[in-house]
Amino acid sequence: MAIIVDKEKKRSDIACSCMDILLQYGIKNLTISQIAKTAGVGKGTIYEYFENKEDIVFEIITMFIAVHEKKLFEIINQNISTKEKMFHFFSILFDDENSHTQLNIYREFLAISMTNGTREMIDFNIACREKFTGILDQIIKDGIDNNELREEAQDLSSALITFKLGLIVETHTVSLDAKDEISRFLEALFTLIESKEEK
Amino acid sequence: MAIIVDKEKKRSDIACSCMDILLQYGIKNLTISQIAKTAGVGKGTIYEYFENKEDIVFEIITMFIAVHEKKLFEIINQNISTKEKMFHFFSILFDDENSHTQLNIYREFLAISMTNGTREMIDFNIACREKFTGILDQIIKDGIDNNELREEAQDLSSALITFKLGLIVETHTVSLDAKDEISRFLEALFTLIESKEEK
Amino acid sequence: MAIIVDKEKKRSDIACSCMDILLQYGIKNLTISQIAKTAGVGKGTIYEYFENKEDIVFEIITMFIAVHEKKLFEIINQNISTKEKMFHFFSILFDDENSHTQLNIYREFLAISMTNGTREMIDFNIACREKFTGILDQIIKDGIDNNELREEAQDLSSALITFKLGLIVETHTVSLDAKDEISRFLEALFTLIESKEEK
Amino acid sequence: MAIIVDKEKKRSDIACSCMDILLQYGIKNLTISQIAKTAGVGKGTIYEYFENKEDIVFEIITMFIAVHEKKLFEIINQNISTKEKMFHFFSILFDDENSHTQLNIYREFLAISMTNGTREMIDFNIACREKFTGILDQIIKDGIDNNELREEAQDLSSALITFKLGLIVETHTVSLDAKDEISRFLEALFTLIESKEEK
DNA sequence: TATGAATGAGCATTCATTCAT
DNA sequence: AATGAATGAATGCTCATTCAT
Repeated sequence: MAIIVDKEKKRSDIACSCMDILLQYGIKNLTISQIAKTAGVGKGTIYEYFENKEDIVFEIITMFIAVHEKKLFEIINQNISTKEKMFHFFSILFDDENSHTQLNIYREFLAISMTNGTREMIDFNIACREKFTGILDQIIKDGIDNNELREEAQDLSSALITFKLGLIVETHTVSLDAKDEISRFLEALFTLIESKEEK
Repeated sequence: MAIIVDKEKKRSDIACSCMDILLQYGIKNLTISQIAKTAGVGKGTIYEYFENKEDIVFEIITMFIAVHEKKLFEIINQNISTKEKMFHFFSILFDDENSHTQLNIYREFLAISMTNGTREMIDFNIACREKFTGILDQIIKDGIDNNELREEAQDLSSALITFKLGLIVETHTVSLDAKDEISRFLEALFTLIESKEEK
Repeated sequence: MAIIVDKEKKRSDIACSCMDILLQYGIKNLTISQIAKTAGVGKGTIYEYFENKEDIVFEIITMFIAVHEKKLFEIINQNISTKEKMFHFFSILFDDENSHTQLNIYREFLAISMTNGTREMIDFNIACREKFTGILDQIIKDGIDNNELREEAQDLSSALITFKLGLIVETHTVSLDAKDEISRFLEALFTLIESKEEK
Repeated sequence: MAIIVDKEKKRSDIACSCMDILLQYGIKNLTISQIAKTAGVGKGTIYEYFENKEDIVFEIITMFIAVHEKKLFEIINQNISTKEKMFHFFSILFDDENSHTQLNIYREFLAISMTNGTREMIDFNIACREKFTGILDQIIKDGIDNNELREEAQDLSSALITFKLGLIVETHTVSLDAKDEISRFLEALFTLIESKEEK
């Protein structure tokens, strides 16, 4: 009988093994040859598990996003103020060297989406946006429930996600210091949305 | 001196003559050959007046930005509410077909800045950001002076510019309807920043 | 013995089940994967019954040729004039949509024979040529026996087969209308080879 | 001032310099890199003078055809019998090693035309056919004028061209000996078309 | 007998920029 | 000042076939 391979697992294995070189070379400068060599398989094998190069990058970015999402969920449950939660929500992207490198790939992915976005990419971006909006909604809702925020704050989540995206862009295009910008913004915002009666 | 003026003029002439094909083809798909042909000069001549392809695109985008800036200044002086001013400030980018086409080029430029941004591009982007922040500051300041806005609003301009950039990205990456998003955001924001004592 | 018969049968089964997709995709665009899937077996199994891809195509084209040959034999026995027989002999290839599609495959096969012809292909082509020459010989012989043709006509068969091949090529390379060409040729030829004493 | 090059001449120069390697490697196995190297220019330069690879092959085959055509014209004017002229008309393709090699390329070109023929290729093939038919017409007409041929022979030219194409195919697909086939055919044909009253 | 996972060679084409004239 | 001929690096993807199980 022939060898039966767990396609999903192998797909994932290949993607995992290529994370580092993706982070190192970036999307555009990463070649299929490099991917195949790194994964320890032939070039043809890559195409047994992925549609095309873009498909591999997708798989890896999806993993990054999943990790990021998990971090965000952890924020929700921390025993800290809403203001702090929101600070983390934004700043976690810019925390360490690791996040920084992953963000570079995501930014490149975003740049591709901005000019050559395929239907899949847009759908992927929409799904991401919804996830993050949902998490932010939860943080805000908790804040309101805790009497930390005014009720009006709950309509801001979508715009805050847009702001977050703007941040990702501007850290590279205008050398913006993300944490500074986040701090200043939240400081200003919280004078407006903090509940009047102190908790 | 006369020669220098001529050089500046020719540079500008070349750039102007290529606006339409830039809008039509986009940055990446526009070739130096097309530019030279459209401008009615030889390819080599282009390099007498511009450093490189990027430099020409710069020149043209600068013109677009100047037009956009002028429109923004007009907003300041209109006799409308601050809320309306801010709505225009954001939505003017998405108004007509013309703006839409120019925005596409700007978005492409942004995508390039995000991944291959040269020093010049970053400086250019910083200069743009400052201009727009300044205008927004003025709108907010006027709003405060008119008693339409709470004083705390004046620290928001930087974040709002970031939001604006996020909008430009998201209209393409998540098929966001810009005007909807702007309306919803401003509605929520103004319940927070509007001066308590109604004007 | 039983097993051998089975082997032959399965070989034939696989070939038969792939006739349609061969007609649909053509030789070059038909993949072993498609063949295996259509035949309902694994890719490896294909190679249990066939030497290689070419071998399968052979098997199917052989079937087409057999059908064509049968049609040609029917012509011999029809109660029509020799001229009509010869017209059918040539034009039957171009009769209906079905023949047309099969001819496309045969033409593709011919094109491969012309540039990468293996020993097997050449042998196959020689065998075909002999069959068809034989049939044409019969038609001519009958014509002579019936006093429809001059005796000298009997040396033409080989050249007429060559003409037939040229027709197959030219219908595609110079958009030749096969039936027109056949009619005109036979008209001219028969003024030469028809027996002087009318039957 | 810039260098002005005679585009037509350079185009022709490049094509000429690549004749030998085309004959050596064949169409499919000839790479642009080889062409550029042989022509002593950069790969990009090739594309300044030719649309694509096919375009270069065209240019060279056109030259071959032109040479062949010239040879055919010479036949017309030779002081030999019509039968001999026709023999040469067909057999000249198979005369020497040189013709043989060129014919291989033409056959490959034909095979491509048969399966992937572009509009240009078909037009080219049609033009060739017309040229050759015209020459053959002339030979036949001269034969009739000389009382060597019956008048009816003049309708045969198109079919004879088709026969010639079939010959080109069959020399490779059924290992046909072209000169034998031609001799036998002409022998048979001339018993039919030769004028009754001997010249 | 049946299978299906793995393989890897091979190649046209574009275009920003230079620099000799 | 103006030109335009020349350049050359760089890369994704297909698919017939094999052979371990």
